[in-house]
Amino acid sequence: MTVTIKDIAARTGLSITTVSLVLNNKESRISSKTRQLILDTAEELNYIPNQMAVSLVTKETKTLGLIIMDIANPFFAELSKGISAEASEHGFDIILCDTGDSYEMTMRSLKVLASKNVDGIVITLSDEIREEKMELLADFLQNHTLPVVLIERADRLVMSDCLNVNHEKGSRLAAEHLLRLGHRKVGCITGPAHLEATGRRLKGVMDVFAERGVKFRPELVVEGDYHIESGYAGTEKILAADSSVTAIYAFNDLMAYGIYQCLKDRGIRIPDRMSVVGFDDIFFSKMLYVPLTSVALPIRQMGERAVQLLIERVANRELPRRCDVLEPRLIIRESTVPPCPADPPDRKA
Amino acid sequence: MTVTIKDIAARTGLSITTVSLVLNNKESRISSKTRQLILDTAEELNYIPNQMAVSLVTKETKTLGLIIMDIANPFFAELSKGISAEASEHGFDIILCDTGDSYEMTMRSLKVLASKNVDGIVITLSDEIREEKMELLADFLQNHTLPVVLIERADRLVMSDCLNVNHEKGSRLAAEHLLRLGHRKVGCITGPAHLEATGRRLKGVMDVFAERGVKFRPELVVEGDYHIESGYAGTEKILAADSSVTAIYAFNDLMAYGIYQCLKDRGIRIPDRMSVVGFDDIFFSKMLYVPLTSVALPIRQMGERAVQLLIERVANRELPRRCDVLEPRLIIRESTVPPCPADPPDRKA
DNA sequence: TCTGTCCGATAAAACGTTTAACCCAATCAG
DNA sequence: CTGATTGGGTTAAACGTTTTATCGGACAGA
Repeated sequence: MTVTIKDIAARTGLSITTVSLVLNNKESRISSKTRQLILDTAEELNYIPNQMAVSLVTKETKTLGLIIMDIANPFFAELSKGISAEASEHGFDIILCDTGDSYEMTMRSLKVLASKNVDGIVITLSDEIREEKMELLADFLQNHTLPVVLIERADRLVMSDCLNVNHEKGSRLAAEHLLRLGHRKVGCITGPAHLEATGRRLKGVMDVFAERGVKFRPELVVEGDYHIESGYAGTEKILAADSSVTAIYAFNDLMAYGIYQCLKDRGIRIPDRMSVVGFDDIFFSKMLYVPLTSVALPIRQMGERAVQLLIERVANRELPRRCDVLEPRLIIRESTVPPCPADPPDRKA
Repeated sequence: MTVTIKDIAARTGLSITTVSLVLNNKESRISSKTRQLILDTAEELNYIPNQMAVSLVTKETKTLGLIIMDIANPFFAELSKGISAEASEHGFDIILCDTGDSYEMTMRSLKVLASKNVDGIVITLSDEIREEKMELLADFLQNHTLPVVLIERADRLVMSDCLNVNHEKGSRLAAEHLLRLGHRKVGCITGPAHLEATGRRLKGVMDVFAERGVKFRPELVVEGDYHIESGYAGTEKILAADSSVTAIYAFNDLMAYGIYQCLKDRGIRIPDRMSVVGFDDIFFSKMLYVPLTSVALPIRQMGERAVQLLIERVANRELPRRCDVLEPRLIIRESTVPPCPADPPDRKA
């Protein structure tokens, strides 16, 4: 049936030790004649080593676990791409666990991965996993001493390496761009208030305004939920608060699309009468009828870096804890221009 | 370090056989007292079975391989979601191999998966893999008798189950919709001519025209490459061939976006002056400024069905070869309306 | 001729399970 | 009282590797 190291030994009349030695080319003290003989018959018989057996004795599987909240979400798909590519580069395979954002599924995946003896795990955690749940999760990891890198979540409970994106910096880029263009009345449509990322992004904006001595207007900040509809609704609220706003910064691109729709319905032209900035720079933002200026996260690099951190730790568990932060960049497109003068007559010439 | 079945045996003073029997609850002839004792200590010690060891003897890993061309592509991400969900449902995990469309990587992945003893594999193949390459691949599969289901590719070389989407039917839906609305001059922007899917989609359109006795105009068919730019260029060509065309059907949504841009630049309004139909119904099509009518593929179900087929075959390798076909549906939105009368004066009232 | 080094290769234990075969005592039918 | 049955376990082999000793011989030096 399946050909094993034994078959090769039998076929060549050598011992399985010799065969194993040659196939892993350890121990140089094997005559090149024997060596070639073994290599040839292995080739001929289409020998493929049984990793189960190998792992059983070596204690390493060359497999990494990937616990992801939703593989169909472009953000995570891109992250997975980076992770997969980098892992493959280093000879690791990955077991994909899509948790659909559920805590139970996360724990189940963790057990499965431990059971399958992965060498390490990259985890993205739902925002719902906190307090008691987080504690249980941390216990499990501690218990099984599995190398882990946490994506977009630093936590004192889990003493693992982690990898974050600089949300604050991203917002700073957006805000600085807008101020530099001359905008002073800027609306913000944020993410859900309970998310850490929301707070950090908001801080970025406020800091920039403060540093530049521009008055920040809290009444122009409305909470969104990352869906397109809340971008639409948010725009209406902002306009109701102050119809002379000249720019709106949405905490993700989807909500920026909502802004586009609302402005279209109201006959307010982008970018002439309103500049718009998004966050995430998803694929479609570049092909809107007015290509969107957006803060781009280095998602793929994040995946790659996560695997690098993980593999380093697999190789050396005694490393001190590391917490990397990746920097976003601003992609400037056509949705942002200097504000149109409040009273057109002034510069009519 | 890690706790094994042996530790439990030692702790309880029983044999490892007994422990194994209880933990897998086979053999009912174990006293419930012993049973409980074992279960309790297993719990207490946080015992997690070593799947390597289990698989070594049982010959099954409860793991499926997934060879995918590009996980960052929304189509494949969605497919993976379906696959992952269904697999998880049945207690299987999946090893993800992103081949980046390369033949070499595909073969490498195949070897890795064989080596890791997956129970079966779901494969998507690059269109470049044909003839000699296909033969090598088929040989490998035959050689290792791995259960496989092939996605979107039937091949007499690989005697595996396969799963396809009914491209012809998808095109028929689009064409019928357009004809029913009254369009007679319809342009088509196809995919690359060498792809099977392109031929099948084109056939669907032509058949419908023939059946309804409407003259099909080959000069209104232009070849695209699934990228947005070719949608733009294709539109220009079609308009050059006959400026009185009233509808364009693009073989994917991205090219439809190109149509939108071109028409916008030329001041031709959608849908008043031109109806547009796409294919794929990707996420963003519903949020274009004129939501796009598009043929939707049941991608997630495809993934689910693939896993069902695979698991059935894992359970019974003697099953006859199966080849399922899933049906697309037409999502009608605002980009398609009856054609505007050729000579407005006629019906001016 | 004896001792010590190399060289080339092997024996056997170990990894953590499953499972077929077997064992012992107690119970039961006759 | 005997022989068969049953309840409750255990022994040991097997899965396919890796790896640590170990072995036998050839050859060199004394």
